[in-house]
Amino acid sequence: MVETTRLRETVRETVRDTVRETVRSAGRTTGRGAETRERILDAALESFGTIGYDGTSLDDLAAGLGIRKQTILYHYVNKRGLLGAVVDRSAGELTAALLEVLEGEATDWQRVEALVRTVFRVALEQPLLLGLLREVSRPGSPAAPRLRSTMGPLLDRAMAWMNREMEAGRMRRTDPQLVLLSAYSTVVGLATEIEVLRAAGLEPTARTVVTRRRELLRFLRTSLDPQR
Amino acid sequence: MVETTRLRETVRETVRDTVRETVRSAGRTTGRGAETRERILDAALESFGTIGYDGTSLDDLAAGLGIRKQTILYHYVNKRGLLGAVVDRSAGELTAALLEVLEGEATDWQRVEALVRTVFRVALEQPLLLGLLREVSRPGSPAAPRLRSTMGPLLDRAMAWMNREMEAGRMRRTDPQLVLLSAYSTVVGLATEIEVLRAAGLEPTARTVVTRRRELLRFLRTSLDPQR
DNA sequence: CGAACTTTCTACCAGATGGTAGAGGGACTT
DNA sequence: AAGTCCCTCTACCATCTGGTAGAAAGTTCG
Repeated sequence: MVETTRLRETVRETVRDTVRETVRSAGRTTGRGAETRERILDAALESFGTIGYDGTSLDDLAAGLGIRKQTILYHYVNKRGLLGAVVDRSAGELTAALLEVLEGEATDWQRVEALVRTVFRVALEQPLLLGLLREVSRPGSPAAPRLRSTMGPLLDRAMAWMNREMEAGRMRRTDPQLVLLSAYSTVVGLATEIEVLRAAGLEPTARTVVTRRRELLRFLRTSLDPQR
Repeated sequence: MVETTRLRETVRETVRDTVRETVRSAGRTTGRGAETRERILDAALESFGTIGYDGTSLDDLAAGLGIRKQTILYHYVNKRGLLGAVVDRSAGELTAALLEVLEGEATDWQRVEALVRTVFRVALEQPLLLGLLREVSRPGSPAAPRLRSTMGPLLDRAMAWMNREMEAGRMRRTDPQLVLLSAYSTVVGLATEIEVLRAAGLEPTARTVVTRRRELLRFLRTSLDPQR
């Protein structure tokens, strides 16, 4: 009840933004502004992923880039559009990496393991991505529907595959949605772990990450292995 | 580099707030305002834990309570002070529950298990607490130092206990800090899991939570059991 | 060159935000 | 009754926020 006004506003804006275009210069990838657009996305990813969407001001963002806020608003219709673009790019990279695995020839458990390794690799190479994921996965986040629409098809595909495997008896019969959710939350937990470590002045060692990955794989194995 | 101004500001305010008193009417727990203070804390916990600190406006918060913003600012010096009070109360409850276990007669593995069960119980009874934890554990959160100062002694104590156990050979020699951190991030991951489930319209079943707890316990056992 | 287009900028604004100053009312004490 | 303290309110403000309007400076192309 507390944030009635705010919520109403959020819904209204969501609808409006869906109609409009997120990127003003949609489709164009060349031109002088292309580099600027990328630089803005980089800075926005970092800021959204650390101090959060609400905590990020366009003025500060622009100042850090040595440009004016209006330049940002020229390339991305508004703040929500900017968030959408950041999410799209990040989720796109992750989706591409996962699709590659899904289309590879690995089967059964190998494929699950390959998927997990891919996620962890991406997460380690681009730690900012985890911060963004954490921010965006907050309930009521302005970008939640966006993330779902980008990653949704991939998740559907993964669930369909799991269902087929179960059907064929190569995977223990269980609720795919819950398994995916647990795996997901483990990764988000890993994100906070890395951030807390960094806040404590420690750079996350390979050891902690490998340990967590092993734990996740063990969890998935006991959830999915038909032998157990 | 993006949020230079903001960060400088944050540090300055932190120092100032430490000097001042968080709760204006410190020490007094009775009186007509006591109930108001609690209601404010309840609403603030919910708001901070869901839409976040930056996303919460004092006006909205007050409106939801049917009072004026200035009443909030009378009881808690400023917004940061309010967050501090919320964190203190929540962390205090958790600390009390854990201390009870630490002072109980459970030993060795039993004690670890009791601690984990306590955390999960508190988390389930007060789901909002997890949301707050998630918000506050963000790097650069205004309340991060606060949380550390409240929970710190408890963690020190837990680590000291673990070190003693290792010394005595009842616990496998490992880095207590990393183990605690992993356990912590698993709980935060659980928080997001619950929130995502709720966002999807599902109330978290006992099953998913129990599964996660079992996973965490297994992880701790393999990390700590001297037999393996 | 000059027209059209892209990009970045200055100027500005309406609304929201956290916060201050101080009045007023109720309850309790003397 | 008067004074004191606790609590909540009205009034107000400086600042910041996301966003608009439109000028200016390239850049491309005929």
